[in-house]
Amino acid sequence: MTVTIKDVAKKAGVSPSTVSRVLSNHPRISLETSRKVKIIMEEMGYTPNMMAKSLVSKTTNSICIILPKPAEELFSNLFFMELIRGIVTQASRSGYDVLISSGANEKEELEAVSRLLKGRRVDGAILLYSRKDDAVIEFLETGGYPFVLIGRSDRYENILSVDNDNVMAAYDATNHLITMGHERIGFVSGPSELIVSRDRLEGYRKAMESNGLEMRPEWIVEGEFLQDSGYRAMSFFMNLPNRPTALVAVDDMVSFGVLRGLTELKYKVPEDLAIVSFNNIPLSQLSSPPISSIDIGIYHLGYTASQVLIQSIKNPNNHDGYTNRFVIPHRLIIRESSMYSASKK
Amino acid sequence: MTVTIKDVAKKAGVSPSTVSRVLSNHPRISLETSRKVKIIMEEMGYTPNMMAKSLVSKTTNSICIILPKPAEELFSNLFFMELIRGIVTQASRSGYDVLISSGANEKEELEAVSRLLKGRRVDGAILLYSRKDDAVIEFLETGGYPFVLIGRSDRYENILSVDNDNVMAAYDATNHLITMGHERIGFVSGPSELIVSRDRLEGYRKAMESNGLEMRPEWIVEGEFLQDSGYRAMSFFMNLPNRPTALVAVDDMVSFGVLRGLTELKYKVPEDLAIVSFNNIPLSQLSSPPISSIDIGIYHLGYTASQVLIQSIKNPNNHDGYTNRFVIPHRLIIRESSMYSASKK
DNA sequence: ACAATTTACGACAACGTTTGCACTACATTA
DNA sequence: TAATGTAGTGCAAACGTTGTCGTAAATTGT
Repeated sequence: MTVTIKDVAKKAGVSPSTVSRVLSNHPRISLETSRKVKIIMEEMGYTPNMMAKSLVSKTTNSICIILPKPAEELFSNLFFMELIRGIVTQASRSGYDVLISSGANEKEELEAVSRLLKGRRVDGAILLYSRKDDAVIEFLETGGYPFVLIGRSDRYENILSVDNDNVMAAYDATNHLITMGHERIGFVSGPSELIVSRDRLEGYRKAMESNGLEMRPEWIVEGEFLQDSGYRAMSFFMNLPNRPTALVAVDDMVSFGVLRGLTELKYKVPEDLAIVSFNNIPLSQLSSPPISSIDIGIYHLGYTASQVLIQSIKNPNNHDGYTNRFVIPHRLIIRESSMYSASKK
Repeated sequence: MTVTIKDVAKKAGVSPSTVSRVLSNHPRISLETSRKVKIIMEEMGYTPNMMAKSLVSKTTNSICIILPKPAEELFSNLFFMELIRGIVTQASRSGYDVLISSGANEKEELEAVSRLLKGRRVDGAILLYSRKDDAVIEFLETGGYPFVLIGRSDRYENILSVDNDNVMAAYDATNHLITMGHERIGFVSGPSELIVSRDRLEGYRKAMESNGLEMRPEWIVEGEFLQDSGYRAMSFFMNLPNRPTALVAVDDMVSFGVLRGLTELKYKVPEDLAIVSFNNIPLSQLSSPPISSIDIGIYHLGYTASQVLIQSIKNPNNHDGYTNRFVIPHRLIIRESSMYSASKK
């Protein structure tokens, strides 16, 4: 029922090839025919069939976002929404469609990626986060598929990636607290298999060390990027005999959990515990008190990732050599949760 | 380079058709050949080419989500993340991929939809929200494309839609405040071209009326689903000579704005102004005080929409007649922001 | 034991594009 | 004038599937 290139051709009294060439602005088509055909296309309401196009061109003009394993949980983090927004916006501007994919477990995830890339449903992929060891990266890398990683991998050196300098960011966050006079500073980390967790932990360590501050093992707890982890970490910290006066949390959601707990126990923020965390999701400024956060430019991260990916799809062998890794700048946003000068005892 | 059905066929010593039939578990294939072919497929790492498949089957096993016009803003609302999560989860379970699409303006939006549906890149669409008059709905309806609306349309009666009973929800919210002893109740609405705004306003009206309470025009203000609107509404209300003691806000984000303003002015919630709003986004329980909200089951809304759409794609003429409209139940979550019995003066 | 049916498979034509090649008019050049 | 070039178009073969139809061989019924 739908009108095809042949229908247009017939009505215009030309061959299908000509219509196709009109469509792609082939130089060797006379202005006259071009105009005529275009009018007929308009009249008949012709829309190119993407499937047929893709079949022959071996390209789909779409990319996919691979969400990490426990997508359900992670989805609840506004972080991903921002990222997706950046990706979709840029991709849309470049004429690409965006497909969202996730699997219940790593095996399913790999299957999905394989189906999408090998099955030529998409031209490339954007990976969010990265574990130390990632089967999906392995697959994409050995398959030679275009992809970019949001985050970084320490196994593969030459893959395209867009990331923050998380070590430096954590250094800055910690240093800010130190500047405010804090000496006993705790750290709530994310899953240790995530590189971002380890990078931020390292930045915290560096800042503590270079300021000659003591680092107690019990001041570092590992959790998830979720509220609950913050809640638990909070109750752990507050029961410590020599508890921290400030803490750095790996994600704003964690801070919210901490905040909730402290409020329940009638503690004051930042007087009883100062907080700085990461990502600066829109809600950070809405909590009470608003929490200080490292703005890592999430939207920008997504936008750039999409740009880099599409660029690499269009120009696969443009391996500049220099620029495989794109670093998005971060910025410390100081809010009430850390605006209290601890008195040095 | 990639291995096709023909390569497998050649290696297995059978015809391409046979391989295809093995793939689709055709009954008339001997167990022996089936096994042999399957082994070879595995060996050669065969993955079906979705484009070719789609071309002949005229079906893509994917759906798209059409985000409303000002996607940028709306994206910042956790609401959409929840919705997308529900959609992606269900679609993924049904073996469908999800494509996200949005346009900068209504024209672009329509172009995108047309390209996706007419170009056969997706099998159906999920529309979020609905304006009173919607060109996209018009297009989908007249084109006979499968789609479901999250929200409702008052122009088209017989389209598939998944929605809450927003009138009833607003009635419940308002009634809750009345039960708490409030008599002067304000309402912060959303854009009046959104049906959801009007439905909720109507519910508010009904509740006020059936309780014989006065409704002043200045107690109803129109804004966006954004914090700022709440902030502005708040300062408007609080400067009224005969100001409301409670208010119903059309979205939690609006409440946050109200809250922020009240806090700045040292007003107490709920003592000076009680608040109830809609959507119950995860943050509602994190603000201080936590705000009472109507949980509309956002995830469920998305999940159901996907289910209904895919069902209608697979079975286009299963027009039950009864069940075009799916209503997701709502639930009033009472939190601190409304837990104060106003003394009847 | 012979027709009738069933089983298991192959040939081939779609699906709607793109694209290399060939062909026809002319126009240009030597 | 003949050779060469070029602009504009058509033909036909791909791209990787699916599905209809046909047909041997195997099975069944009588």
